[in-house]
Amino acid sequence: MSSPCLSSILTNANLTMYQTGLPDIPPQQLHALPTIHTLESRSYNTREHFCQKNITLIAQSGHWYKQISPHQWTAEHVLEWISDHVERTKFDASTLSLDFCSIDGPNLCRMNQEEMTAVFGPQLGPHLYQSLEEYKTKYELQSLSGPELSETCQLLDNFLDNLSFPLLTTLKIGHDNPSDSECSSSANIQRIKTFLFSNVYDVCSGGKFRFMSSPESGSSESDPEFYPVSSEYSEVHIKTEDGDCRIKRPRGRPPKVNRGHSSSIYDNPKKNKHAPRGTHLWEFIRDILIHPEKNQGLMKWEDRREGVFKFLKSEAVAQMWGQKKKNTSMTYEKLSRAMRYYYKREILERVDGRRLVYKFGKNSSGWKTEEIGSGIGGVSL
DNA sequence: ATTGCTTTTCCTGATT
DNA sequence: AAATCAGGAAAAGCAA
Repeated sequence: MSSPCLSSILTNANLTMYQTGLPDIPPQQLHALPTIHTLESRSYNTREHFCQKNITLIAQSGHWYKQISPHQWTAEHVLEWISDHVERTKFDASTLSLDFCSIDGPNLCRMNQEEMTAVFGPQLGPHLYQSLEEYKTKYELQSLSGPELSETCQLLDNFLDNLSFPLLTTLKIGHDNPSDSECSSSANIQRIKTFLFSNVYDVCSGGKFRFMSSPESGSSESDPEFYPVSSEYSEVHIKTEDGDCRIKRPRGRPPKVNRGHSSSIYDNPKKNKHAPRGTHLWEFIRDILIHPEKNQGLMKWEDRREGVFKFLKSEAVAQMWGQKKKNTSMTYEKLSRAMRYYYKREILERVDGRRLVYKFGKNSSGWKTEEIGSGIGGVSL
């Protein structure tokens, strides 16, 4: 089949789009167009010249389709979207069938994953399907902006930007105890370095937080920062058969310590307001998942329709949950225990043999695309 | 003050 | 070896 190369089609599509889409603007004002790169525009005298020279730039930076719901995409938007993905995945566009060239948004949205894969191939198809689902969800959510949802969004927006700071406050800087040789300034610097590295590593490369348990992080099990010692909550030393002495703590949540004096930048500025209803863990997780544009790869859908999802950065999500609950010692270990309690209540279903993978159960709600589209929010159980 | 629900914390042991 | 999963036990925190 002698098909023209995809890039030339995409270029033509963009050319047509921006020629017809642009108002009749004098060339000297072209540089002022808000969504077009102004890099080289000063030297252009005609619109044609501008379009031809900048077609690649426009294709890369225009992203008009991103501002519209996929249901309203024209065929040109669809091509632009595909072009973006081809670019990003370094996919060989010449192997693509041309069947899709006239598909518009509404028709595209009717395609399921299999059809998508059949048209775009096994490499690009699933990629595009996932992306389309994300855009669909994004725009369906705009009609549904409940307070909890925006709270989680806010948290997501702030979280990665400021990741290290609230966690740093859990480190002890040993100035108040000069006799403590463990807390020399160089030792502290080392601790901070180790700590920062652990956190950045988790977020950037899918690694794991280690400060909670690793010996080199300095936050050992007996760190009183994590386990406040009080008369009601004293440690119990037990002896094992081997003769080694271990610390055994009472079960259950330790009594709340007075955290009033140390306000973090994450404290809610709106004081004396109770946490709103409907902020359960599973709802928090759901709200992260239905914001694929914002969740920065913390979690992902494995099967959107079936409600199967996966933690990509388990400790980071746990930290975020802890932030929401004003609990700096939250870990994935503890979060996952709470998740496991959901199996019995059928809010979650077990997914056997797959680490970090869960599935929403019949008593969960607010995550299906249909539900989101019709404005049905999550109902607290 | 009581109660019920939802976590949180800790733990032991199994699995990946 | 380390991370994760499983699930019991106990208690906190909150709302009704």
